[in-house]
Amino acid sequence: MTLTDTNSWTGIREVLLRRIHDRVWQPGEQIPHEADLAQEFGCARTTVNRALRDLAESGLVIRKRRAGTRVALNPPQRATLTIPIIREEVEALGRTYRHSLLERDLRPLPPMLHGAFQVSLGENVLFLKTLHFADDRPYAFEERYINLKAAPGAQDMSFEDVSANEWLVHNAPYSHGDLSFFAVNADKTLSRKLDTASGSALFAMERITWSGEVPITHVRLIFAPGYRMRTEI
Amino acid sequence: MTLTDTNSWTGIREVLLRRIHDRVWQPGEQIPHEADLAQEFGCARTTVNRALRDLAESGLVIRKRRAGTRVALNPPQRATLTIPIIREEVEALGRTYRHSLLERDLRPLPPMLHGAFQVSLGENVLFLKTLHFADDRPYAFEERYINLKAAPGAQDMSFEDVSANEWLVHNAPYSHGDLSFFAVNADKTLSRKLDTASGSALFAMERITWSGEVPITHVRLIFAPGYRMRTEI
DNA sequence: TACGATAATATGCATGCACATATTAACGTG
DNA sequence: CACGTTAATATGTGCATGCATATTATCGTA
Repeated sequence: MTLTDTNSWTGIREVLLRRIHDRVWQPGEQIPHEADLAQEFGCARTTVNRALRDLAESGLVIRKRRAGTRVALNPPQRATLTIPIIREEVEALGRTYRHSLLERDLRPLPPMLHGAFQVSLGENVLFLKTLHFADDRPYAFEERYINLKAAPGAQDMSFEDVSANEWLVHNAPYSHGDLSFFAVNADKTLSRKLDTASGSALFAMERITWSGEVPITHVRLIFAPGYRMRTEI
Repeated sequence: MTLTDTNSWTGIREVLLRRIHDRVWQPGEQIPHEADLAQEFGCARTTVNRALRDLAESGLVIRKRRAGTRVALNPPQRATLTIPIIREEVEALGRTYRHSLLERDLRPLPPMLHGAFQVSLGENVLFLKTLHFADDRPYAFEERYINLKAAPGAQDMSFEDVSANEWLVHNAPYSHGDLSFFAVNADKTLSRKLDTASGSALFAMERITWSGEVPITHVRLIFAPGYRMRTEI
């Protein structure tokens, strides 16, 4: 049994957590007020507040101003996953990373992206096709569009030494983005690039990032077979 | 331009964020102390602390006790994704949910899971095979093992009315879990169940949850073609 | 010079207080 | 009774302060 230092906010959080787990407080309706809990634990309301805020952040309780705090009905299963720079991900596996730039040109944005990626009509974007390797075996295939209005410096970069991913992280920080994961079948090109059978199921990720209202980049990463994205909850 | 109320912790966070984005503070080394910032903004150190803590949580800055606060070199791209109960996910799409239980029996744990899912040797676990539907079209295929030592009540449940997912969320809350995502090709069985061509690339999710040291359930969900898991960052 | 003890320092956290704000309950008026 | 106004209340947040703790710098001694 982990003995919780009674009046640290983490300690109080653990006690509250246990009560929720043990159904002392039923899902759905309310738990005592901050002030009452503070008195019970013999600590300041601030400390209880901190513990409750943390539980609210993880979705276990719902808090409303005058309505009080209640145990969530369906505690949402939240997972935070860290999407590393591919180079770091590969190196963390103890393998050596390299990438090769397959294509690089300026072109109009493909119509498919017009909805999600709003650049001025007729404006060219920088298109990159990259293959990432781990120990000389293909690791992921990347197709990327970069809005030069958002990252003008990109035009002067060859992206042969540093990957676009890495360069953008350091030079065109985003404020927000959309991220999605899905599965695709390897077509003929993909299977050749990723050295796998045609038709293989591949894990794919698509990401659009913005700096404020300005779209920065759209990237689609398709990983070699066997890739798993892991996290803990 | 969003005018930030100067001395709210969120306002201060925005200002700090902007300075990081604008490279006022270079990635890698340190930003002024809490006390100095507090003086600059004309607020209490607590307030600056709150803002910096928030930035640290999102990974943008690294804080160490005596070493000060520094801008992260490679701001990790963190995404929190919410894994809903399938019924809720389907209903949120405006479609009607149902599920059908295909198999239910007690069996020894398959050897493949012995490593990750530590139940006493020779102990039977409850095995369930379920198909989830949205508007009568297959949505996801589920294979699940439940440790009856962790959730004894499960033995008396038919899981024909409430899904195991939902029942477990409400009756055997977990403390932590492992989660992973990957892609699989539809084999003959899967393609029949999910009404798709054999060989289709399918998005899959695997999850193991524990309550303390005791494993509760292992579940593998395979979604019908076209499924995308989305989130914002 | 090497190395261990000690001091300095930046963040971490707890407290007590005050006021802000959202939301609900109570109330009063037509 | 319906409905808009007002009061009550629980959480949200800010402030000043003090002490805890981790880590680094410094100093003294062998």
